[in-house]
Amino acid sequence: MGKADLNKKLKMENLLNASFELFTSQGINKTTIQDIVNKAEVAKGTFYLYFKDKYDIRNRLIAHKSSQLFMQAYNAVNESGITEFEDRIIFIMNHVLDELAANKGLLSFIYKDLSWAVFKRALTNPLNDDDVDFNEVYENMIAESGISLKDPEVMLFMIIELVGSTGYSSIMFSDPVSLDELKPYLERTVRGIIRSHTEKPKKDNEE
Amino acid sequence: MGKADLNKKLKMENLLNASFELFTSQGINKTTIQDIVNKAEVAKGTFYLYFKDKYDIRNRLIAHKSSQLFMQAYNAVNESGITEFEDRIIFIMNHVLDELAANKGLLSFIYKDLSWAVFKRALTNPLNDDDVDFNEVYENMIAESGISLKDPEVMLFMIIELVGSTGYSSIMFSDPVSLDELKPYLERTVRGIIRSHTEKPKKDNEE
Amino acid sequence: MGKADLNKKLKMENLLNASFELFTSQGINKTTIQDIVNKAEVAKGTFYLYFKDKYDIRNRLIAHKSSQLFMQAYNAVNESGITEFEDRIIFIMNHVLDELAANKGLLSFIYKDLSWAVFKRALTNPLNDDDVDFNEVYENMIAESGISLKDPEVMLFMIIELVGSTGYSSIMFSDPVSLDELKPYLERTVRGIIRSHTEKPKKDNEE
Amino acid sequence: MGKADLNKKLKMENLLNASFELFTSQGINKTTIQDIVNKAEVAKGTFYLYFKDKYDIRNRLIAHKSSQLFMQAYNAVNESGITEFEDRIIFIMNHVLDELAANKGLLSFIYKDLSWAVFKRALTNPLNDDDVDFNEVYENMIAESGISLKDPEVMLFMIIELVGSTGYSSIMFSDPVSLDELKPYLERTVRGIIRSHTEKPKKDNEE
DNA sequence: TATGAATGAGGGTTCATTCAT
DNA sequence: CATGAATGAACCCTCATTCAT
Repeated sequence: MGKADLNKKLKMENLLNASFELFTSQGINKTTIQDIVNKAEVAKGTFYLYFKDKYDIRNRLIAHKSSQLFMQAYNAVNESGITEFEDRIIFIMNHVLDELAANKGLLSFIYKDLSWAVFKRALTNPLNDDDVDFNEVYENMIAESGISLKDPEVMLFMIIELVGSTGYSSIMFSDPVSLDELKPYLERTVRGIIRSHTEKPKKDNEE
Repeated sequence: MGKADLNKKLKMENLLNASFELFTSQGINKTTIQDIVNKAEVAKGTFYLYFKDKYDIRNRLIAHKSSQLFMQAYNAVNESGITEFEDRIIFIMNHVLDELAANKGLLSFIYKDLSWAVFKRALTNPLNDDDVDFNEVYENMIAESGISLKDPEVMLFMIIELVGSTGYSSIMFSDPVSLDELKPYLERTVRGIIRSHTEKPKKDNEE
Repeated sequence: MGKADLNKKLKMENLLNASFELFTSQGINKTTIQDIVNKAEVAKGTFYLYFKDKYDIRNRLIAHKSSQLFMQAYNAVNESGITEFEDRIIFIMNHVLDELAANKGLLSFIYKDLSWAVFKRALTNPLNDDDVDFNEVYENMIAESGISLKDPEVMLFMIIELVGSTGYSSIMFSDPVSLDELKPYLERTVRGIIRSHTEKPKKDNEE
Repeated sequence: MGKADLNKKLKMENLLNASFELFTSQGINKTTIQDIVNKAEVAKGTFYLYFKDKYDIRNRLIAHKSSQLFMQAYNAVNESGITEFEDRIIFIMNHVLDELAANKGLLSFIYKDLSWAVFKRALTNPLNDDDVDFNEVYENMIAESGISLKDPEVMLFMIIELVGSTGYSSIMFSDPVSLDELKPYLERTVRGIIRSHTEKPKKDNEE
């Protein structure tokens, strides 16, 4: 990589970092292009060499940050030695929630305008070279656990939407309950969702 | 009510109706005050006699429309003759989802920036005289059904967040599944949530 | 005076008092008609029954307040027993300056946009019944003192402009000197002005 | 200086010139930013690149124009060959008054909202490179004349306030006397002020 | 006389985007 | 590639004034 390329990559990263800090601290609507280029210490025109507009840079950041968030949780669950599928999902859920609770700016940033569609694209279309396709990771997790799931995508969808939206309210407003109070309810419900999607080989006498 | 008061009420309703149509058709960000007063056929200054800004009128509309939505569902469940608590909740859920599916503009409008906090306020602080306090309705439903619930507020919170966020994605993007495909999954999960909050009068060997 | 007339007079006084308080505390530009009628507790339209606009009410207030200011000083000098013309003028000057120093809002109010023309009109066209024509008072003072003045109007003009403009700067900003430091300089200069306008009855070997 | 810099300076000068013409012809209150940019033939946003608001540009103009006014008078007095301090001050006074009489727009402009504080800043904080610090000029004048003054700043203050405020009324309204009628009175009084500030080396038998 | 809802022109200001250098 | 001065449309909001009641 030549000196010019390095400089180019550097400017782009400056812009991404500056945007992220501004978006998470003061929101995207209140952040102007001027703010971003000031913080990144590049000229205004330079912004438009790399990004179409504010929303372009936001989408790339959501993808990158979401991917990071889930991969950290995934790496952590692997290090934990937990093997049961249900337990692994709960571990990941708690890990992600704790991470978001510790970084409300990030939560607010990736939650706004966040639909399942955007989210899935974020997780399955890695933009950076370092980002991974979380869909593959998820499928691996299922395969490794040796269980059989009915409609695993719907299951993931429901879990993410439930955890995401209740977690948002708990973390941001402690309303109607704090995150710590919410967790037991969530865990029970998520386990219920997983079980209802699990195709049991043996006789099913629960629920 | 004098002629002046009637005129006053009329202008306010014009503004509310115009805003609602514009917000649901083109979004709040792309709607300007000028658009609203043009459609309502009042002067710009008149807007500021009744509302602080765009977001003031939006909050009032969310409150009003949400209240309406739930009351319609509640009235329908009463007419249906269904008495079982669980069945009544499922009925309401389906009714609301169908209503939103038929009116995507409304869905998009009340979903944006909608946190549980805002939502609860909308349902429990009726602004119009016609609006009702949904909290009372909910408590009545529980009382009438003769069941005993642990943490009914958390239960409602989880159901609304789950149904709301998954429903939004299904209705708006059919992603990952259409609304019709989603419903059975939702019903099963919601019943699970309700049961896990139900205090059994007989020997309690669960949990 | 009938009940209606009394009420009318009351409303007008409320408006004048409210305006004065607002003008002196926050300036005329930042004071809106709405502010005035709110404070006076009358309807907006009522304002226009009594005054043409904000500037109309201001001019009337300047006249009234200036007249008051000078008459208080005049009454004080009469009570003081001072008889010498020069000393009487100095006394009045100090009295007015002290009054203004104690009431900077008033100073700021009557000084802004205050030209000699406005001021003279204020002093010589009493609008309220209680206000007096200061010109007459001034002429009386001269006549009573038994001295003969060349161009008494120019003399008064120069004194008022000098004292007014230097006093304003001293009182408001203590710049370049405080009022107390300014006074001796002013006194000496004013005495000089008076003397140079005094027609000596004996042989005139000055100038 | 590059082409861009030249263009930049040109735009700024256009804005200053346009503002000055508008302020002096129709007053600052009736002049809108839109008027200014129309006359200067630049875009509205350009105004905000150079100035904070209307009052920012006014203050810079007052400083510049006042400095110009006094320097012209100072240059003229130097060319006149007059050496006596008193005579030089009188010459400057008359020169400035004549200039203002010939340019009432300028008078009205620099007189409004003009306090000694603003004025002194204008004269002692040259903003343009061409502007000079009048305070230095004044001190030089005193030093060169070989006289000794008590409180020269207060003396200047009194002269400027007296001449400024009486001159304003005379020039603008010929009230109570025209400028030509005023001048002899002013000259006598100003000479009196200077003398009362002059520390005489010889026996002091006056006043 | 008194009211105050309604008006709407006009204000100042922002900021995404362009393009000559 | 990089710059940043210039653009100008579009925004929100104020407020003096009117007039039907």
